[in-house]
Amino acid sequence: MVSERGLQVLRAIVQDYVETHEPVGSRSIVERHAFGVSAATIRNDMAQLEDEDLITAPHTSSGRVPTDKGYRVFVNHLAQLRPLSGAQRAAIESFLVAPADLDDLMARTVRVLTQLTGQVALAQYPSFARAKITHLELVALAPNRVLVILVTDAGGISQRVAPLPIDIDEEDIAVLRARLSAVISGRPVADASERVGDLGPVEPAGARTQPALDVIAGVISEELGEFRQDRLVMAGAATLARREQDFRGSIHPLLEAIEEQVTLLRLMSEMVTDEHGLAASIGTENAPFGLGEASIVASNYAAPGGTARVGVMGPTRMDYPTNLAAARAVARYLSRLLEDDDSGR
Amino acid sequence: MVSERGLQVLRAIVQDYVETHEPVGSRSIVERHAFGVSAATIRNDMAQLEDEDLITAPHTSSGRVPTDKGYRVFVNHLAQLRPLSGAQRAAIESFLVAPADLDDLMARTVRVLTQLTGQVALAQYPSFARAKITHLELVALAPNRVLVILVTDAGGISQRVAPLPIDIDEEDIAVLRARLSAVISGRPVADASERVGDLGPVEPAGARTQPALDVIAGVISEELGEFRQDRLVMAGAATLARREQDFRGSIHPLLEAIEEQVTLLRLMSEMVTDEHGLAASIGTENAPFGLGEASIVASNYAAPGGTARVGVMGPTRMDYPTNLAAARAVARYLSRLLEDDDSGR
DNA sequence: ATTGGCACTCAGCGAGTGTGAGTGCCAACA
DNA sequence: TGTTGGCACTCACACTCGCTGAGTGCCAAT
Repeated sequence: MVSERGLQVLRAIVQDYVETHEPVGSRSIVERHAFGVSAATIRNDMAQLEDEDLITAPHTSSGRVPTDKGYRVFVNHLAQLRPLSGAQRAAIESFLVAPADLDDLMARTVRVLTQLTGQVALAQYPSFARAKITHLELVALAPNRVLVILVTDAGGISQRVAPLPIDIDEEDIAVLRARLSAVISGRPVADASERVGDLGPVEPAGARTQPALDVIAGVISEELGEFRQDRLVMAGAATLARREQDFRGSIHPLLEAIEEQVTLLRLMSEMVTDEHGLAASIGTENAPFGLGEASIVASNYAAPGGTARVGVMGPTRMDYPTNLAAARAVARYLSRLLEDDDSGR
Repeated sequence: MVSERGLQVLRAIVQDYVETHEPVGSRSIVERHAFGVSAATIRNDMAQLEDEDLITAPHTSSGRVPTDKGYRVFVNHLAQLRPLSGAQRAAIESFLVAPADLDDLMARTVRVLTQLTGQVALAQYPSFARAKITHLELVALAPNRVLVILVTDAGGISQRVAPLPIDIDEEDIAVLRARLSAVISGRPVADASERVGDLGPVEPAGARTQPALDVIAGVISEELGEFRQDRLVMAGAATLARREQDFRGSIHPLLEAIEEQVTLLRLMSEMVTDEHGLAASIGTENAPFGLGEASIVASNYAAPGGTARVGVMGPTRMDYPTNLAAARAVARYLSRLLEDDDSGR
């Protein structure tokens, strides 16, 4: 078992190691922290921590480094979020004020978060899966081409061109619009695609436009599919270049993941949050995703369509208290913004 | 002056250096290339090349490395494009077939190009600056919110929500739509914004909706601004991780540029193409942009709105013949695709 | 349980050395 | 005049070796 003081020693080791990037020795601990005991005592505690696999020595007779398990204990039991400075809060506010639209808001969010933490910032888009379709609009671009626009109550807008097999006129469009609109308006995104697929044969009067209807229904399905798909925005990839050595020499897996998106999306989705809506996935916990050298911390935020997450990715040896606090602060601000003002987006 | 054989020696040096990543000596040249002269003769030629600042020796008594000027001469006078293999042509074809829309097409373009070259791929979007507005659509989302949609003949579609200071009904919208549409339909994007700005006071009948009109006109201006702004897509940032040492140890400037976009956009725009529509910007030529260690090669492609460029960015020590050929092949395919089929996008 | 003392370990550093690839120069040659 | 073999010279790189110091583990004393 690890004593109470042992845990404090672990905390000291994590803090010092994150700060100095060098293995931490018993001597430097008693110098930097007021434990009131001698180095030898600390050494005994460290031996216990090593038995519990919470710290490890890179080589005999060097200082200790936290293991992934050690970071986990630190995050779960020892870390207290470092509150943001006033300047930082002001930065968030000024960055996120008056976004032009949802895309703009998300882009600014990750930018401010990467600026606050110096890490790669990630943000899930609010999910539109539970949002409802409020509008369907068809715009004739040419006799045989129609622009199909969908709008959700959560602010999601999607548009796509449908090339038609036949020519139709404004009157036909009005009919089709009415018919389709009746079927999907007010429906949640998740339901709507079934409805669209189920479109029965039309009454004789509309038989001529049936092929066009089929194509448009197909396009709508695709658009709905995009709504259901979660999306991710990122910023700060360049910060990784400064941390090459933190990742056993190669930041390739990280850059891959950033480019792929889908991996990070899954990872973000699968993280489990604590009671405060905060989550951390540390080092080898990410190994299944090829990111065994990285950690991700995230915070839930509330959006009209449900909760989504915003966070940062960085080396296992990251500053968890700061990053968690930054993610939480940004998430809170984001929640407020999306809730207060569901107007423009 | 550099002799004819001297130039061939330069070519050999560039080729070997790109392949081996090691300074090349006179001895290895006579071994790998059939010059039919002795190493001593090559050495004399190399001395001349060094006088002309086309090659340089990292340290006394090591092999030679091309200077940026040497690469420039190589690209301008010595390089012949390496034709793509059948498999590579097939890859381009299968990658780019049946894109869903312009975004999809551009995304696939950069993906195939990064796959062919192993470098970071860049592609400018076709410019919409000279495209003409074909449609303006207003969709009522709520009494005080209107979705403003613009469509150009080059396939560009833009949409944005305008929050209105007053409530309006469908009839008002029809009036506004007609009025705005009359002003900008058929106009080139570049002209249209002036027109919108010039909207005189309305006849008494429409005075009530004037505030709404002003807001919508403002939103349209913003959308037009976005059309005029060139855009860029990229892929393959992860490939940089493998090349860390090619960039004097830090790929940070590259990642920065990739994230900024605007720098690369300017760089791409300012490159001068040769008579075949190919361009290369080498090493220190990019120094003003903070990319003095990188080279960019690009090829023009023809799009409805004018020509744009597609290319790759990599270390100065890149395989120019292959990369130029790949950029050209993709550009040609892209031109054909955009010209044949200006339908869906 | 804590502490000072002590022997031990080992990464990192700097100095010294050897090796070999490669050069520049020169005299001889076609 | 251009080409060639020979030769002395240079210097990055790799390797060894010994030293140093931070840090450990263990133990006997408190």
